[in-house]
Amino acid sequence: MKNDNQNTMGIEHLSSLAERKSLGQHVFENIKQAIIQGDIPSGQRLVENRLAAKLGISRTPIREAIHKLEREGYLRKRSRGGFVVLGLDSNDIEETFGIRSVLEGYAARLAAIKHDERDLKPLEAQIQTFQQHLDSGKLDILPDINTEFHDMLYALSKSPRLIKMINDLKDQIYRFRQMILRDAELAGMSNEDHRHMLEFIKRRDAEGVENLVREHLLRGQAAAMKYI
Amino acid sequence: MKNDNQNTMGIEHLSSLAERKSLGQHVFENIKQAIIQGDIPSGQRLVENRLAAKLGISRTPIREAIHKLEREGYLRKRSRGGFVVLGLDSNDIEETFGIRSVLEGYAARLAAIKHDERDLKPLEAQIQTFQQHLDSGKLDILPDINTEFHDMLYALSKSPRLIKMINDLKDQIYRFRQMILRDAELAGMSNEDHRHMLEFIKRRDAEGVENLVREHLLRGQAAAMKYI
DNA sequence: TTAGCGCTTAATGTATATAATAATAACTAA
DNA sequence: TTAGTTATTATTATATACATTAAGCGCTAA
Repeated sequence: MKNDNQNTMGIEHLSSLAERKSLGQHVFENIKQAIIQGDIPSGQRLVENRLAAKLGISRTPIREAIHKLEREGYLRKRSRGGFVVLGLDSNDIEETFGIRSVLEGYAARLAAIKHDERDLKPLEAQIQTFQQHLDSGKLDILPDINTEFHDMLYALSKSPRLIKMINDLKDQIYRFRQMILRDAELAGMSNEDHRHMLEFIKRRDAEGVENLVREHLLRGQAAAMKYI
Repeated sequence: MKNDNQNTMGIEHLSSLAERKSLGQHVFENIKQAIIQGDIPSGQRLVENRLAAKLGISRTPIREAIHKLEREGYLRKRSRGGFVVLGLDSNDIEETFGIRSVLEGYAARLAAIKHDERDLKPLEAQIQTFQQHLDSGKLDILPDINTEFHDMLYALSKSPRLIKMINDLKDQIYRFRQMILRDAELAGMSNEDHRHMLEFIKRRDAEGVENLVREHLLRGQAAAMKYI
């Protein structure tokens, strides 16, 4: 009996590593990523046959992927056959930012209410890291640190659906993220905001942090809209 | 040339009526509806083969439907093969209501800001209709009138993505709607709230209506949680 | 007994063949 | 010429055949 433990020791996380994706899933994730990152430009036409040929697989998994992407708002069926990658106009961006601001505000509110105190330390560390890189001029990785901070913050809300919705929206406008945190001035302001957020959360001031996050995001929105 | 008009007169809306759904789409919508309305109970196992046999079609459209439903959170793949219909525990309900409250509050906020004055009349009519049915004891159709009111209200926000998100969440907890607007007392309170919402919107008081809608929904949440 | 191995089977995943569809091009008759 | 009709073609939709996978069962050997 005690051998059982030895036999499987360290194996369970290996099997999770395996987690074989089906071709369809793989294609889905890849195309989605390519659209989000702008590698496939909006307006691009996608045809099952050609994708299948290009990837060297049959049409079946391609269909699967394309249909899911359609339902998720990345593609639209075209009257004349094929699908097109949807672009975002300024309305879409504004709309998405607005929705994000209320959802993320709410997530912060929940975080203020539900968090466990010892979970705040990593957030502080993240703020410091951000500041260090800002001071030393490494601006290119600031967005990633920024994103991580927000992710950690929202995780405290313990509301997986909410988090998923926020992430979906983020993906949608990822194409414009460079516009937002580009210059150091704005970035610095952003970190100030983060400090304040953490303060509010420590004090469990739900109302305060919700408002702050909303404003924080709407400033991001304003920054993005300038460029469009 | 004038014949052209005659030839197509009254046809264009017919063709929209046609709007041929593919089998896959059809199956998708049907299963989704069946899950939402509780006709397929949570925990039910769904297997491609059997569904295909039962519906007398091939597995291909079934697969399509099932995969979409999985991505939308209605089904989950089961380790042992097949998919199961997911149920909602009290956490899910609470979470969903919370998210709805902020989204619908935001929709009302936008409505207050963006609406055109002449679009408010149907809302007033809807409130009156509600009251009439309430007075005459026809409680069974109140939920539908209620839903229509909210739909009309949110349409004023002119934010299609927001509206879609709200509707998706509504679908998710549709199974519990009977619990919510069941007794007349709560229903009456609800209509009072609607009157006040409309007042705020007329005055373009975005802050006020957002808070009211949030509270309004959270009362609905409280009512639902009692039964679970 | 019981651990371990391989067979069976039920299910999904993938490829391919066939059908249906809708747009365009080409052609014919007034 | 031009309206109307048919043929062509490109593409998606559906069916079916085949491959793969993983769980369960029973056998065998220690």
